[in-house]
Amino acid sequence: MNIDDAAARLEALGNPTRLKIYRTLVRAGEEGLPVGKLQQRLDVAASTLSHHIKALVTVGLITQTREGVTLHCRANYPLMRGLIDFMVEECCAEGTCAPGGPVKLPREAA
Amino acid sequence: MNIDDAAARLEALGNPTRLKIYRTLVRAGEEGLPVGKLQQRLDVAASTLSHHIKALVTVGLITQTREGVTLHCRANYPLMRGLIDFMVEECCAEGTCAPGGPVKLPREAA
DNA sequence: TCTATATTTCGATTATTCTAGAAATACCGT
DNA sequence: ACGGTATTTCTAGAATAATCGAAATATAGA
Repeated sequence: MNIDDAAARLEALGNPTRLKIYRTLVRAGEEGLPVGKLQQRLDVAASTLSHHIKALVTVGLITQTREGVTLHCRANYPLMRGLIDFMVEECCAEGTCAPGGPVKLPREAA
Repeated sequence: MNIDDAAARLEALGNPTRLKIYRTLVRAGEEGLPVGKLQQRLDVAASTLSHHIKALVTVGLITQTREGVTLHCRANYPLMRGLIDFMVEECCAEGTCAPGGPVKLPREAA
């Protein structure tokens, strides 16, 4: 993943509503959720939701498949993994930030 | 880390210039870089750079310490680690996205 | 105190993003 | 073809963000 793609994906996740959409889909598991269910859970106008979903689809973080009259949305785990790999490899000191890894603090904590 | 803090930090990293600033600081290692060096490397107006650095400092991703006339900037690794942990824990399926972990693709890759 | 260097703040401009109502489209069942 | 549900596109307003030059501030040294 190049730095501009990474930035675009981070930006997509960097909006509270979109991050909640993504997290809700992850929690829904493998089969995902239709747009309508997302709307119920997140309490946002349909047009606004559609707008944010489109942003996530555009950068590849979620995928959609039409199933009859509903549109199922699913988190794209491999892409998220690629993004996390980018952050670990490009934005961390030698293994210092890898989750589950050692917690050698280079400086004081946040 | 709560979801709004995570979103704010992802948004901060979701701008190409800011992501480059952060990555440049990571690559500079433990001692970081003064603002002026960052400006040389990133080729951006001083006022624009200052603006972006401030955004990163505000969300805690970088720290600054004045050393005489220069201002040293350093990546805050523990905070980045916290952000990555958030993404793995809240935005990934059961261990599927942990870097270095197994690559069980839940669906087709990106 | 004066000068030089480093960096930020101010101010203004332009561009982008967020929001949501209304209208349009897509699909299915009858 | 019609009617109903699901979702998107259109449109527009308000809010936020990005950019950068000019002026201001901070620090050190002579």
